[in-house]
Amino acid sequence: MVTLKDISREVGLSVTQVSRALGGHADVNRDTRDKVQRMATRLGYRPNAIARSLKTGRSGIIAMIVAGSRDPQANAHLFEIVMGLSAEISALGLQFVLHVGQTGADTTQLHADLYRSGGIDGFVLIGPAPDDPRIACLLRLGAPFIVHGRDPAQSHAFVDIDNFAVGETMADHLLHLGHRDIAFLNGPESEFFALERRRGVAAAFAKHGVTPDPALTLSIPMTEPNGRTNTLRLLDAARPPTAIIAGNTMLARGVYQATESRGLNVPRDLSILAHDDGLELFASESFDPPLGGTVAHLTTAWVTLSADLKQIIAGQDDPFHTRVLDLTFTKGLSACAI
Amino acid sequence: MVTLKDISREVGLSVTQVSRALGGHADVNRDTRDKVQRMATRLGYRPNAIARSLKTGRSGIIAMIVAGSRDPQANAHLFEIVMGLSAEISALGLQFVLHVGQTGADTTQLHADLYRSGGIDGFVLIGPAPDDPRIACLLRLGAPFIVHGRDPAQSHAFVDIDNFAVGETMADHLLHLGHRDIAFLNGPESEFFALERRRGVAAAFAKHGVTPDPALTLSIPMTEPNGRTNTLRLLDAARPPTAIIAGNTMLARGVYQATESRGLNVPRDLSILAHDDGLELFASESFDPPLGGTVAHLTTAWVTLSADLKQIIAGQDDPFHTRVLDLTFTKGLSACAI
DNA sequence: CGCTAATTCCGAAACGTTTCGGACGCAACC
DNA sequence: GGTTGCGTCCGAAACGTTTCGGAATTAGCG
Repeated sequence: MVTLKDISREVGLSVTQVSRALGGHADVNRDTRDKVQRMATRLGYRPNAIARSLKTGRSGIIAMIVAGSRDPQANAHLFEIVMGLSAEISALGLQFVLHVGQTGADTTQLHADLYRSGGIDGFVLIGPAPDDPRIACLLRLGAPFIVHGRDPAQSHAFVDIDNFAVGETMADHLLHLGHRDIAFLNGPESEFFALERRRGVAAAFAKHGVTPDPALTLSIPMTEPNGRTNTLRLLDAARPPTAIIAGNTMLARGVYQATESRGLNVPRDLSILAHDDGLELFASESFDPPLGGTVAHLTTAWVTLSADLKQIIAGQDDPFHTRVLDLTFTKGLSACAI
Repeated sequence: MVTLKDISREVGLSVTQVSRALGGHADVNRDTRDKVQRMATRLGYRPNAIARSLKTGRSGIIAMIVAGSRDPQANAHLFEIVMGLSAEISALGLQFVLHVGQTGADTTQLHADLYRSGGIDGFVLIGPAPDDPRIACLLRLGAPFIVHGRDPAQSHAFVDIDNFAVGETMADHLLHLGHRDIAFLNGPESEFFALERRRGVAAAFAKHGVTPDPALTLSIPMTEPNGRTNTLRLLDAARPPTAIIAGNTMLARGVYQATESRGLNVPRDLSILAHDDGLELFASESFDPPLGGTVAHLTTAWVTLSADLKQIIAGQDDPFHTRVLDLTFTKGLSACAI
């Protein structure tokens, strides 16, 4: 390993000055700076990240810890998130590492251990539960972190979308089209975003003076198979829905599959709207007919999320960074008047 | 952050002795050891991983760097690998980090940079290409690493299976059953394992005095959709195969889908064998009828792989650790005599 | 009592980096 | 000529840990 000392010996300067030269400080002569830089590249010098971290107290490493899942689609989705985040964070000159815990493991302790043993500057949390113990733990430790989504019970930095509006917008659109029997394939209502969406849907119903059938709102993990089987079940019911709102494009894919296997036409026999996170694997343009619904690209979330986290790590976090991103709505061709 | 100095001040000992007490060294009194340990837990001491790494030159971190893929199944598969590896490595008291590069990025430089800037003890490589530049790079740097699979062009530590036997065993079984028109959905023959399997299949054909139809061997990424579409194409050919060998349970899933959509009976109309890596998401027991073929669980690969890598890092790597794991064969109910 | 040996402890150095507080030489200024 | 200021440079300390080489105390033994 080639160190600053090697360079300093070679060019006949002190370690201090070599460090300052490479660090781009002011009080070093142009010529010596060039000389040092040339020697550094000639020797193939790479600053030792460990030593630098020890001195500065910063490692430049941002971690995300997840418990693996048994569900292939959940994993594929997670992996897409990881890739988006990773790209954004390395664009900021930081390192992103993913730590996969055992399936179903409690990652709270892992967060704490990893932080307290140094070497991690901050964390990204996704899919917060109500009263999420990870958030409580990181707050207690004073560790920098940011959440995608939010836990209303605790005050912390987050990047989120307006999930109330997600539910309200789509339900309102369908109600305007005359639909009354509207099924809602919601995400797991153990998470805050799903509760918000349900509230939004309820608000739209109330606005139109319609009382929704509670049996038509389902709280399920948002995967393709879940979308398919639950849609089939709904269609087999005594009074099948005329429209379906899906929380996700993966769910929507399942809904489309169900209509196809039943020989139904979208949107004539069944209107479909879904919230689109902009996942590449389930792009709304790949649906036939084109899928309508609310849109909020995750990729835009990653850029503000990582930028905010960087600031938090730098220490300018006095008012908590809380961002609610914009939402758009596309009509698509998957919903029509009844 | 609570350090050794804090403990030493509290119990009235030197930092040295506190370190030795916690490290479990011999020359420290029973009583003082206990006293130190109690104080350490009382203060919530966690050794600083950075400082320890700097001194010992070991971080206990093993990294795997992958370029993300656009293919959801490839990602899900990769994620399953990551989870298996991660579990095994943390069981050894080491840390596993996954570094996801940009899709299609050259990870060679990333390996080099990460290693030369310290902080990474060793690497796990998967899916080696012929003359893999990552292997060449790590060999040049003298970095500890181990490969799942192998690159015959370079000498390195690896854990692999006998892929020649994979091809030979399954082809031999089908030939014994009287099949002659045997299709082989092989993995990408840009990788060594696929070439070996093809050689094995060819050897079995030669043993039976049969000359195979080259048009029946396909070199394709091993995913479900690829299995489905290519099987359909094969079945539509002038002389459709009576049996199919799939390189993978994901491919096999696609083959099953194709037979189903054509209304064919397995194994009466089409015999199917596949190599089974023991992936949970595509478990052979979940096939109907039960899938036959060669079996080699990846999970067993991870335990020897991580144990070997640990030894390599410790420095006992004089003879390269090269392991070829056992293979079994299950008949299943997916293949019958013609 | 003097010698050795065992037990228990500690100071200091080291890992590679950053940074604080100065030092040195030299020009400019009153 | 003394003071100030500027441009370059450097020694030393620090981050928290491990470890080498001893030192101090006690016990055993002739």
